[in-house]
Amino acid sequence: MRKQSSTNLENEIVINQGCGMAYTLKAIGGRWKPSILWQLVSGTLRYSQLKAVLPNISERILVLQLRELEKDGLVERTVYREVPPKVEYSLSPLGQTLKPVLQVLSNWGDAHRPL
Amino acid sequence: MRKQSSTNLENEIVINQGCGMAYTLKAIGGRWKPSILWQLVSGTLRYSQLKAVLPNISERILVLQLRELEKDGLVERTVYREVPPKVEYSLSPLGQTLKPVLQVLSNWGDAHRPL
DNA sequence: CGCATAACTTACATTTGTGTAAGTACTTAA
DNA sequence: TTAAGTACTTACACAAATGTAAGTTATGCG
Repeated sequence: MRKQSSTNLENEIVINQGCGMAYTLKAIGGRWKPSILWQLVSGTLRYSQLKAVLPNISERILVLQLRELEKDGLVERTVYREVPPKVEYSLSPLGQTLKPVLQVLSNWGDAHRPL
Repeated sequence: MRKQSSTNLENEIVINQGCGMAYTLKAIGGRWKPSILWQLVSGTLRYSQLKAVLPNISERILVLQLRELEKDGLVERTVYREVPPKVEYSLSPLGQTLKPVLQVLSNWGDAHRPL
């Protein structure tokens, strides 16, 4: 859990309020969110499928990241009340608007990273 | 200093090698890099000027971030051998190619963040 | 000499992010 | 009655990022 107050947190809040770019980067950045979003751009995936295409992610982190993406309104979580359970993740309409953004980031990286 | 080996580090390396988007986000993301780059898009700034326009950043972090941006080839550091010393920071040619990328990120954030 | 200035360094502390391993809930099928 | 499958939780440990405060270097000026 995060601390309720710290210089670190206050700086983050001030920056994100004042700068759209920082807000965007917070929403889609981090170790695993780019990979998760990239997978979901291609279409809906079940929890177990996400786990399978991201073999090195731990379940704990996968769930944490999905929850944050959901909280920010980028990803939708659909539960099917079946046995065994089935949960699907997909980009929300807002998440869909990220597609060109992700494409720009991907293009720049592929064009300019070493090798 | 970073550890020489850890699951965390290995995951980062694998992801960045395989995904241009992750590489880009690593290069421009974090708490302060977006703000630093945003300032430099408008033109060259001295160290003391950067410190002034980013009032909450600590000197230690400012220097660390500038060094990383320099290492990734996005920012150029020019030293004037004067007394008192003068050091200017500006976007490199590679850094200039980031301008449209940063603009896209900024636009999306301004359009979609709450409030 | 002693102070001022700019641009850093250094040592240390704190906060945040990520990883490991094991356990849970639910229901159907054997 | 027990095992199997899916989607998680929980408790804990470790790694990385960020922040604080003080010190350093070099030189010209009074």
